[in-house]
Amino acid sequence: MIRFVFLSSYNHRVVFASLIVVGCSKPVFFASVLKRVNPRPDAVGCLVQLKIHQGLESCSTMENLKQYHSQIIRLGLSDDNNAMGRVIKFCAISTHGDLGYALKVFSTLPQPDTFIYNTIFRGYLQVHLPKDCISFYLQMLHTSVPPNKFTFPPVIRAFTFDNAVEQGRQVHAQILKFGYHLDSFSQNNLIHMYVSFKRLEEARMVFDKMPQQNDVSWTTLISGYSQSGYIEDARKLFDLMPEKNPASWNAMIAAYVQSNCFHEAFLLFDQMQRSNRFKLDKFIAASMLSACTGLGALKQGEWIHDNIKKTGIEVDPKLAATIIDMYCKCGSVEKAFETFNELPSKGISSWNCMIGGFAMHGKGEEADELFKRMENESKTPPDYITFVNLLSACAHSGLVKEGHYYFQRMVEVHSISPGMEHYGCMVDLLGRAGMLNEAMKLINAMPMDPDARVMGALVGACKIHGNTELGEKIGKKAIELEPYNSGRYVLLANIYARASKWEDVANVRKLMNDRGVKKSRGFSLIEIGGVVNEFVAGGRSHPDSQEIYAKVKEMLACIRSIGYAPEAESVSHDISEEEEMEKALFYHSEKLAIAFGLLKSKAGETLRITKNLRVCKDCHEASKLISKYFGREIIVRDRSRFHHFKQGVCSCNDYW
DNA sequence: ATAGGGTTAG
Repeated sequence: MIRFVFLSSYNHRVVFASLIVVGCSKPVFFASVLKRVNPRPDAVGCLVQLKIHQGLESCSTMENLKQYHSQIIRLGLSDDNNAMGRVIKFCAISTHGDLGYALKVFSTLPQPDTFIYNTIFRGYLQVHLPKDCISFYLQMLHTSVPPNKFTFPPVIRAFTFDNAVEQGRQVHAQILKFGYHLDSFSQNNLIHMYVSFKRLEEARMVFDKMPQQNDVSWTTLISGYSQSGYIEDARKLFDLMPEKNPASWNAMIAAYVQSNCFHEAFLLFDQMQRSNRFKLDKFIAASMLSACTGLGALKQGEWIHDNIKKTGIEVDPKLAATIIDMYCKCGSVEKAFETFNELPSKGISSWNCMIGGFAMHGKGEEADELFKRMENESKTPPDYITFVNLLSACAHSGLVKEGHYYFQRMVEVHSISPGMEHYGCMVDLLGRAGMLNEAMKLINAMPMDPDARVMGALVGACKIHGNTELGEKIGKKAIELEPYNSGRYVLLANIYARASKWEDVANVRKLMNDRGVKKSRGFSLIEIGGVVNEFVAGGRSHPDSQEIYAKVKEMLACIRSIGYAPEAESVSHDISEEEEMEKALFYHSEKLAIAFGLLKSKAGETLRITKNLRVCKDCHEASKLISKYFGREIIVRDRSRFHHFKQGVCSCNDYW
C-alpha cells in the first residue's frame, strides 16, 4: 500500500512519477489521490503525460486517454490549458492519436494558449493538411495569442507544403517582427521553404543573415542547390562548410547521385573514407547503393551491402528497397531475390522493387508468382506502383492474358483506378504483341489525355511490327507532346529508316536540329576489376583504345564466320557506302565495351554492360553471336530492360 | 520542433 506522507511535500511530479513506477495504474485510484491533495494543474498534466507515456506501450491508448480526460474534467480542470494541452498533444501528434478528438477538445477551451495552438499546427502538418494549419495560424493571430519560437517551424512548413510563396514571405516578415530572427529553427525552416519554392537567392539571403549557421542550415542549402540543378554551387558550399557531419557528406553524395554524377559520388565517398572521420551510415549506404545502381556497378554494390551487414546497420524498409533495386539493376536478380527472401519484414517497396526487377529481366512468370505470394501471404496490400511493375512484367514477357486479368483485378479487387502508367503498360503489352488496333482502342478509351510516353509505347510497337503508317501518325503526335525529347524524333526516324524513306528521315533530323534538340549521346559502361570504364561511340579517349579497336575488328571477323551481317536498319540515315555504314555500326559504344571486356576478363567470365540508351538491332544481333562464338554470357542493361545473351540466344527472345 | 536515403510504363 502506498503511503500518502509524500504528498505534503508538494512535489507532485515526483510523487506521481513514483506512483507510476510502483505500478499503481488504475485511473480510479489516481482520481482519489487527486481529490485528496487538491493538486496543482501542472501536476495533473504531469500525471496525464506519464500515464499516456506508459500507455503508449499498450495498445488501447486513445481509450486510456479518454479515461484520463474524463477524470480531469471531473476534477474541474476542463478549462485548464496546462492539463488540456497535454491531452491535445497526445491526440494531435502521437501515432495512436486522433486529431479529430484533439480538435473537439480544442473547441471547448475558452482561451487556448500558444502551446496548444502550436500542437494543433503540428497535428495538421502530420496528416498533410497545410491549409487547416494555416487557418488556425490566422485564427491565432486574430485572437492575439502571441506566437513563440515553436510556432513558426510548423507554420513555415505548412506554407511550404501549400507552395504559397507570397504568404510564405509574409510569415517571414512576421518572424522578424516578433523578433525570432535569431532563432535557428525558424531560420532553418525559412531556408527550407525558399529552397522548396526554388527561390535560391532568398534562401541564401536567410542563410547569410543568420548570425550562426548550424549543420542544418548548411545541409538544407546544399541539398537545395542540388535539387534545383545547381550542383556546382552545392559543391562550393559544401567545400566551405567548416565542420562537416555525416548528414552533410551524404547530402553532397546524394546531390551527385541525383544529378547522375555517379563518378563524383564515388570520389567524394572515397574522400570521406580517407579522412577517416565518419563511418558508413544507413543514409550514406543508401546513396552509394544508388550510385552503384546508376553505373550498374555490381561489385561496388556488393561491397556496400557487405559493409551494411558487417557493421550491423539496420536494414529498414527503405534501405531494403535500395539494396534489392541495386541487385536487380546491376544484373543479379538472383542476389536480389535472396536478399528479398531473407528480409524479416517486407515493406511495400521491397515487394515492388522485386516485382519490378523480374519485369526488367523479362521474368514475367516469376513476377506473376511473386505477386500471388504478395496477395496471399503478405499483410501489405499491393499499391499503384505494384501494378505498374506487374503490368510491365507482363508486357516484357508477352503475357497478354495475364496483363488483362491484372488490369481488371487492380480495379475490382484492389480498388486502384488505372493511371497513365498503367495505360502505358497496357499499350506496350498489346502493341508488342502485335495487337496495334486494340492498343489504339485502349488509348481512345482512356479517361485522361494520353501523354508522350503512352504514345511512345505505341510508336515503339509500330516500329517492331513494321506499321509505318500508324507509326508515322502517332510518332508525330508523340513528338509534339514532348518536342524537347530527342528520343521521340529518333523513334520516328527509325520507323522511316526501316521503310527506307530516307527523305523523311532527313526531315525529322532537320526538324530536330531546327528546334535545337540534341540527340542524347549514347554510352556503355563495363566494370572490370572494380573500375567502371565508359565508352562512347567512336570514342578514342580510353588509354587502351588502340588495342580495343583491334579487338573489335577481330571480334566482328569471328562472328562473320558464323553468320553476322551488319544491319542497315540500325543506322538512322542513308549511307550508301557500305564501308561507311559499317564503320558507324562497328564503333557503337556497346561493341567497344564488349571488346574491352573480352580483352580484360578471364575466359568464360560473364560480361556486364550498362547502357544509357536502348540496344540497337545490330548490336543485339552481334551480342548474340559473340556470346556463342566466345562462350561468354553477356548481360546488358538497356534503358528499359535487361538482355542476357547466352549461346547465341537473348533472354528477351528478340522481343524488346 | 528543423537537414541526409527507396520503389513508377517507353
